[in-house]
Amino acid sequence: MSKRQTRDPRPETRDLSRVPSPESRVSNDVRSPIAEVVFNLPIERSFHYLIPPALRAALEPGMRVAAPFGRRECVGIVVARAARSPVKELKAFRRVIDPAPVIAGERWALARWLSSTYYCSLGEALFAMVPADLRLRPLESHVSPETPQTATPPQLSADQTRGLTAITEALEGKPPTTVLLHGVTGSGKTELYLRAIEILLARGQSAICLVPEIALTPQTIERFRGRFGSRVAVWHSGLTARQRAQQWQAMAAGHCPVVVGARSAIFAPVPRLGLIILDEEHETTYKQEDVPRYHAREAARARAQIAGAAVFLGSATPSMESYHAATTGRMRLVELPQRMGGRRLPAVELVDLGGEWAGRSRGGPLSSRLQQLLERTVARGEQAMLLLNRRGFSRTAQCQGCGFVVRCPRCAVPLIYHASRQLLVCHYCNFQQPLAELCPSCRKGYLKLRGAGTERIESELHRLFPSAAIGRMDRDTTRRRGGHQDIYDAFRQRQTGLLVGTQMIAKGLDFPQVTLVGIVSADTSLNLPDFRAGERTFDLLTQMAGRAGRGEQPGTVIVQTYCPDHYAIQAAKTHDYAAFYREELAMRRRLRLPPFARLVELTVHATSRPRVEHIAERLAQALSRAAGRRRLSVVGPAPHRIARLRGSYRMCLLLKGRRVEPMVELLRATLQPGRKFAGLPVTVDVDPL
DNA sequence: AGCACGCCGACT
DNA sequence: GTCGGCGTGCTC
Repeated sequence: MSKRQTRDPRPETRDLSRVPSPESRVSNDVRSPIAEVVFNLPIERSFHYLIPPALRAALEPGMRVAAPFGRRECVGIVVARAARSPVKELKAFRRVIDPAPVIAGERWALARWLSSTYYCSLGEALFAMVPADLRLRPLESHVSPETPQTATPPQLSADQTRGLTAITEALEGKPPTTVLLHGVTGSGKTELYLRAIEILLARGQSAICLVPEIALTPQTIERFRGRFGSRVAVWHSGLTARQRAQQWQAMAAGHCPVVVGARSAIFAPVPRLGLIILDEEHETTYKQEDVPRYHAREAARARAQIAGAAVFLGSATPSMESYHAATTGRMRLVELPQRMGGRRLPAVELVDLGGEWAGRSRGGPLSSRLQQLLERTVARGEQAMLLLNRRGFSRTAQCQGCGFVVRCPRCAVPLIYHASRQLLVCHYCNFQQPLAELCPSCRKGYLKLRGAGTERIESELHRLFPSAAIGRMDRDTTRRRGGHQDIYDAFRQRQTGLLVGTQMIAKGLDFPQVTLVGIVSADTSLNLPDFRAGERTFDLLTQMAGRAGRGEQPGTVIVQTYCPDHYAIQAAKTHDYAAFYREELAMRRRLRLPPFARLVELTVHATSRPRVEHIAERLAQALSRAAGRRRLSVVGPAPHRIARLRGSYRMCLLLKGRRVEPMVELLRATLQPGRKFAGLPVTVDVDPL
């Protein structure tokens, strides 16, 4: 009795000549009284339910139902109808939730791709594609789409015109149908997106444009609305349930052939999809961090292939994966090396902190060169931004006697001091404790705060420039609703002249009066225990450099670092992506890392350390035995970067292979139902970040 | 994932 | 003698 494989329930695409089994042919009539249902649970199987007679005529695959499941009631999705079932005593489901299917067309195949690529059940994949709070309502008569306010499209540069040719060929289906648009900040990528969408709309097709969540500002949306009017649907986490339902139905009905949204908009129910755009394709926010842990770039490729659509990736600092694909012919490459309006890229100056502080007892967090330029900026009434990728006042509390560092008792990471709350805080689990005076370990030495965070920089600026207005933007100051916007507005309207912040100030809006950008420590991201640290640092420095000199005045960028010779920093200094790419690619090839291999990260969790270590070791052995035959390798186990989180111990394993599918197949064969091994839960992350 | 059942340690 | 720990197994 195999109910494991779920057939394609789309009647219009099912090839009846190749599907001889009778139950696959049954339709919505009274002779198919059974519905096959999957749940949002890590269970690979589907379950059969009797359809209440009154609902038999209307029930279609792709609708959600509320069904009794064990002791509780669960929402499931109907994947097929059947005439009979091997199950003896069927229950009937209670009610149908949707008046129309929430999954239809190519999105069935996309769900199966998600399930087989990211090791989740079909139910988990399907539910990821539908907002949990979606409540479809009978459609109100739709106002016919108003014609756009036809903003006159600007003249294209020579580079843009060449780019548009490549895009047009891809849209015509001439392979490769994926285009990578490599353009520096301010080079006019968005205009090319808009032109591509225009071409598509003229053909009666739809487009999805993904942007990082932070870029979903009113300005971005206005730019699309200005061009395409009410044909634009906006899709992001900030919508109310009612807005979401309204947008969903407009998209599904074909009233909004342009969708602009964050990651999950890749699942938008638009018909006749012809193009998927990923702006800032290298952004890490495109990776979903819970099940199914998909990457929107990969999902875009899969959906485009199923739908016969083109893909358009844009970035100033493309991911190694995409640039490699472009240089090996699997993508078209379009380069936009010039800024619009001929504006120059800012001068980047490195400050070697090793030299700066050599022979001196201690320096503050700001080098004399950076202080000097800040003084000049303030004196001229211009604006400056300072980036430090670490929040809080001071990094850690350390004993001056024995060197003991105060750590979280549950997560074992150093606690970070927050001056505003006068507390030590764990940045993983939010554990808090007051700062003791004496070392809790040796009980003799005094605790001293070491290192610097954004709060420390802010207070240092107050000390240096007592009369200057200073803003700070990090997770602490933007937590409350609208906090983000308020700080932006104050800086934009020049109520504040100096802005210090974490990486959230690196992306987003233009501030024409910013002439100085300071990176307080480029090493913070460079020294992360992560093979993508170089890529992240190059991206961060490039983005921050892009913040300087966007107006009439030329900009200066100061990068403080202990490793001025590192290739990521050298390449950022000369705005040389190609140089960075060459060095980074050589490293990736040497270590057999992406783009030369795909990775799958496994994490075993348990409350007992010896147990998790033992089971992780056994899992590694089980996988290694099968790995040799399949040309893939097993790395580890090793303690997780955060070896302990909320009182639970974690060990990591890494699978490396050429393709993901064999690795996921191996895992399905090795792990128990519910994604467990020897009873312990195992999380599986394909293409981890 | 829940939620049951089931079999061994410290409590009224 | 029970309350409760989390290992195992099932959910149409």
